[in-house]
This record gives sequence, C-alpha cells and structure tokens, in this order.
Amino acid sequence: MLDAATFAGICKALGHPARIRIIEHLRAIDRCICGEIVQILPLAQSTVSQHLKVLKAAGLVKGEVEGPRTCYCLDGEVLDRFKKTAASI
Amino acid sequence: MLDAATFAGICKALGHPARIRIIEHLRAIDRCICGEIVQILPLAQSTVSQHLKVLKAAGLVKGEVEGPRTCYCLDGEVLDRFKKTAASI
DNA sequence: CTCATTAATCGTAGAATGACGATAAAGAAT
DNA sequence: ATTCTTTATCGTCATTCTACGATTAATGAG
Repeated sequence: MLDAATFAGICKALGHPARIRIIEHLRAIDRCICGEIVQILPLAQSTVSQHLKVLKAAGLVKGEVEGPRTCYCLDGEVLDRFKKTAASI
Repeated sequence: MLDAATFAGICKALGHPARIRIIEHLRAIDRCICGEIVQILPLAQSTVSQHLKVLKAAGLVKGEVEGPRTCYCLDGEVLDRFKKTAASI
C-alpha cells in the first residue's frame, strides 16, 4: 500500500501511452535493452530514454548497465504495491 | 479492461495528489458538492473545479446539477475497469 | 589505438498543466 | 426584483511535459 502522494506519482508516470506500452513490453519479455524499445515505439531514442527515466524515477523500472547498453526490467515489488493500492481506491 | 491509451488517460487524471484526495473523499462519503471539497483541500475554488473537470473528462466522476450546486460521485463502472486493468499490468 | 555501438544528457521549442483572482451564470431566498 | 450562494469559465502566469536533434560518455570490436 502506498500513501496518496506516492500513488499519485506512480499514476503520473503511467499517464502516458508510450510508458504504458513500455511497461507492457517489459512484462511480456521480462527484460530488455533500451534499443529494443526504440524499435517498437515511433519515438526518437532520446525520447524513449526520457520515458525510461520517468519510469525509473517513479520506481516502476530498474535499469542495470551491461557494458555499453542498459538492461531494463520491472520492479515487481513497486508494481505490486501500486496494484494493491489501486484495488483499494 | 481498458486499452492502453484509455488506461494511460485515467492514470494521468489520477496523477495529482489533490485528485487522489478527491477520489478518496468521494469513495468515503459517496456523493458531495464541490464546495465541500473546497473546504477539505488547500486550494482555490476555481482550482478545485478544474480538478473535478479533469476527473470528469477521464470518466472517473459524474456530476449532476442540483439547483445552484453540482453533486459529484464516482463512476463505479469506470473505476472497476481501471482496477481490473491495473491488476493485469 | 581507433572506430562503431549504445544510451544518457543537453539545449530547445511548443504544448499542456496547475494555480490564482475575477467574472459570469443559474437558481434560491428575502 | 434584488440579493445571496454556488459553481463554471475566462484570462493569465509560471512551471512542467513531450518531442526532437546533437552531443557526450562508455564500452566492445577490429
């Protein structure tokens, strides 16, 4: 369960279609690099990187550097708390 | 279940602490008029009216005019679809 | 070492958001 | 009819968001 401000923050991060699609993709394939998401979305690399930054700042996504690339995956813990809070609204 | 764009739109509407508080209050007392929400939040009447408009545009809230005042309540249907979609992310 | 690949950051421009006070509209009350 | 109450809308300003291209940083390959 999350307090109202934190919940609002996560909602805000999810409040963009591109970021929803990123989340859905990460859920589908577990983990992937930024470039893969760039392929999927009709957005520039820098824009995708920004969206990933927003999701990371909200805690929904974790990124670990693997050489020259960064591998992203969902933070199941945070996602779970979000779901539980959403269910209790 | 909602498509990605609709879900993102609702998340966006929920992406502000004041609007979360409005939703929570409406859930707690079922229905109330705008002025009551103005009492609760540290915001000007016009600002609260704007927030209500955002929630209404997202479909989360319904408002019916009752004489000079407007009575707001949650749209349980939409809220349910939101919760189900959130749970499936 | 040099070059290629990958992702983050910078700078920027335009659109949207959030806040307010002032005003308008609609009805109730006197 | 006039006044009061309530809410929506308007106009405005500062801030944030979204998108892009260009640049930088980091690493791997040759």
